[in-house]
Amino acid sequence: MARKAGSHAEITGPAIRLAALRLFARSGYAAVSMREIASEVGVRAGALYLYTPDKQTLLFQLMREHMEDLLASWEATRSDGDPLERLEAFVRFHIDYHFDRQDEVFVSYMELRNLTEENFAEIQGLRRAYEDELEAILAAGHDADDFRLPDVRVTTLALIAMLNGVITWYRDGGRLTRDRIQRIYWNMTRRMVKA
Amino acid sequence: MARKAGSHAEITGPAIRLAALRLFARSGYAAVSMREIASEVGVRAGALYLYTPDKQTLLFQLMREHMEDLLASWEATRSDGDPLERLEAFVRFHIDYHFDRQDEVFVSYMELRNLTEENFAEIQGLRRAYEDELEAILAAGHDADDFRLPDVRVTTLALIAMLNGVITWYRDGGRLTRDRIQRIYWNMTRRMVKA
DNA sequence: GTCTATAGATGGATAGAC
DNA sequence: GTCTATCCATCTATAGAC
Repeated sequence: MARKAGSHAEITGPAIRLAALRLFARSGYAAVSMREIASEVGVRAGALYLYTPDKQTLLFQLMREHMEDLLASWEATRSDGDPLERLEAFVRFHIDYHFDRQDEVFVSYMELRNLTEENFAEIQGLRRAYEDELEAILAAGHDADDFRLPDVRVTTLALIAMLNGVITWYRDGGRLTRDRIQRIYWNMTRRMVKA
Repeated sequence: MARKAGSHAEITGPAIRLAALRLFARSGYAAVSMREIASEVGVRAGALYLYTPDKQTLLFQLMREHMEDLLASWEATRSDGDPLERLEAFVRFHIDYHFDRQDEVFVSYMELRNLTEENFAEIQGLRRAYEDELEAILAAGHDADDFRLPDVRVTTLALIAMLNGVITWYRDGGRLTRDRIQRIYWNMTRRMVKA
């Protein structure tokens, strides 16, 4: 991995973010050293500080980019329709997106407690905004009597938790295809909410 | 918190485990130092090593005791009956137990990656045994046509994830009583599985 | 843009006094 | 059983050479 001295800003920056993401996902933020990240990239630890002011900011920016991407992707995907259709779109989107960003999702959930108070507040706000997208769908279906929900907020949190669980066991090339998994989760979700 | 020198084995041992549990739950295993744990207990770091050979073993024993307690408690609770009754008992037990052991549950889930390979295998085995209890209920209901499940294994994992989610938001004295939360989750579970 | 070198802090764990 | 003292490894971050 060693690299000769010289200018590589265009590749080193992204390489650092990718290496940090993978290592944080595997071992956890607190257990990963700047030296480890640098070694994975093929530079020395000091060089990392050309791209991030400190380790905390590196973590925070990874999490913020993930949450902003997630929100923007959903906003580009969602469409009008009846609540059941909108809910199906959300379930399929959520699973699909999470399959492709397992490290991002894992880090953004597990490392919340390693953020400074200020950074935590910002990430939590983005997380809440995403939950609110699901909650709005459930509330619309509840009001229209398409859904029968014991409690809209609790159902929101229960669904998010259930869907997030996929990434703890899904592996490419496993017993079930992605499409099959999406169908299974949509089946369970529909039965859970339908009037 | 300072304490005079002398014999306090009966209280220091449990105090160390409690302090470690709380600190690991709040900040994560890797981010907590032995000095912090000792300070919380009111002793110096060196004294901890009278009670644990090292930090890793301290974590491992906390997790193993939790998983063994969880399994033993469920085995003492479960009873015969039709699958729907057994499933309701499981859902209520799981939520109740997790309300009372939030730190234990949190640590046992979040710190898996900080276990040595050998310790991880043991904890994972206990975790799997607990999941199998739920899976057996679902399989029985599926075979008896009481339940209609798209996939027994996936439903098991989805239910566990959904139920575990409770501890990420539940706080004593919040909007909902424990009993109300149990009813809500049982309502969602029943609708999700019933034929 | 990256390196070498290092400051300065903190970590896990042990030795020996009391 | 606990403390003081300490070893030695490792950490984040910076300074200055190339």
